[in-house]
Amino acid sequence: MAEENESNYDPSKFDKPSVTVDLVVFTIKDNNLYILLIKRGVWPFEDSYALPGGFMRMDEKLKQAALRELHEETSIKDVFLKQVHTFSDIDRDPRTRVITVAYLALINSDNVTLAADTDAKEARWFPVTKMPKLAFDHKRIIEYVHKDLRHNIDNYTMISKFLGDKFTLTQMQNAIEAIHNHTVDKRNFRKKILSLGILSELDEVSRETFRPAKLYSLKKKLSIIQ
Amino acid sequence: MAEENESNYDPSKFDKPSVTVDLVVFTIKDNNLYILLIKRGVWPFEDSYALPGGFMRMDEKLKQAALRELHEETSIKDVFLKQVHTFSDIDRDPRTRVITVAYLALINSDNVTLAADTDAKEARWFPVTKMPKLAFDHKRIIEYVHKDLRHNIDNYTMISKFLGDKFTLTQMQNAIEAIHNHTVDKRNFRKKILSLGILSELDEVSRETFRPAKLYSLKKKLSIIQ
DNA sequence: TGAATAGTGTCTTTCAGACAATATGCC
DNA sequence: GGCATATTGTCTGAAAGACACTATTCA
Repeated sequence: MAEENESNYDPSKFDKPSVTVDLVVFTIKDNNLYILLIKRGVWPFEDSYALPGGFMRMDEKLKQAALRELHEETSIKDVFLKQVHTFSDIDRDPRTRVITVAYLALINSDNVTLAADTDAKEARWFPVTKMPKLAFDHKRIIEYVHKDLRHNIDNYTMISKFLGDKFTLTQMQNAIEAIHNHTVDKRNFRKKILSLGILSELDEVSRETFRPAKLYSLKKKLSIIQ
Repeated sequence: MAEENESNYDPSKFDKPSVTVDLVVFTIKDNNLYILLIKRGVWPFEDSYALPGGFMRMDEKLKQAALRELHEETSIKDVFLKQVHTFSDIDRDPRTRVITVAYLALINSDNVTLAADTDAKEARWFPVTKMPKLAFDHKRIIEYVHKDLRHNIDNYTMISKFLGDKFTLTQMQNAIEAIHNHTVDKRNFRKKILSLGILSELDEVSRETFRPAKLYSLKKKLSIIQ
């Protein structure tokens, strides 16, 4: 690390950037992929949509800051988080020098009511295919994190963050297809998923469709990711 | 992003962490994978080895800071860099709150003389299998970045960062094997690499071995990775 | 001519992808 | 019984992996 030539270290010697976290929160509703955005009420970018996020405090780690900010702004808790990239363009924030650490977040929208008992500003889900104009460099951040999601979803261990603990194979396939924006053959999908050995067949069925479907859960193996 | 409730933004309102970059610089020598470490001369962790790195300045981006610090401490230039992860444990630095952005760096050791015309402290290559005791949380950072290297080397487009522009298939195979610490069958390796269509056969041979070997170069396609 | 390393081909197994009919539960 | 959707198997082509001998250059 740094400062190997100073025998007396003075932390005030260097200017420091502000450090924020920004969250790209994904969910799946009606077989489509959505991202959560907040409407800004103040300068800069007043009335623009932006990613939820905010400043890291001195008594918390980045991931804790991400969880706290998300909860403050949307009342969401218990979310899956994965750090993706740190953005540091010098003029990315007109107020002052700010670097931001971008997090990927996955939630099951069934379990969430946005802006319930909270002081959050307007929070809304937007389809990834229909993003509004965004504040700061948040368009770029979303593109970066969305790509990360597509590259990483194929180990399938994150899928329950979208679907909950129990899900049918059709629900799983629909989710994967929404994320990739691409359909696959049902028989091939099932053959591959089952051959991976990551699912447990449960003694329960889902009755959300005409013919009931078997429910599955993820085996309790640790994910490669995080 | 942050601070949506304040109509007058005051950047001094929040304490800020220091922000550093740390580099895990890999090279391959004698078919082994090495990491570059610097010996610390001052508190804290005096006389411990540590990763090269240092503070980001207000007039540069993180990647520029990484390039600058590496050049200052080791005289290395023209290095391949990839941001990997930002570490933010509260007590990871005994001096003050410091978050650090870890970079993966790959160099061809043939082109580098360490600590040449520079004011660098002692800089040495260590085999990844024989790391000394390290300052800060640098052991953890190395493990994280090393894993990232292993997961990403298999698109093969980074291999020339280790080997230079021209290399034989045997050199390439040895490098891949060193990174994975695992041998593969020579015929299968060649069949696969050539089938990828990423290499151009040159009209030159390497005479470093008894029987001269054909030289190859990477085709000028853009890498997936940065 | 022998030492050292470059270069090469076949067989088997596994995985990916195209493809359509049957089974079940509900109304 | 008809509707909606769950469930299932085969074939084919491509890629991965096991495996050993010949070719070339130099000393």
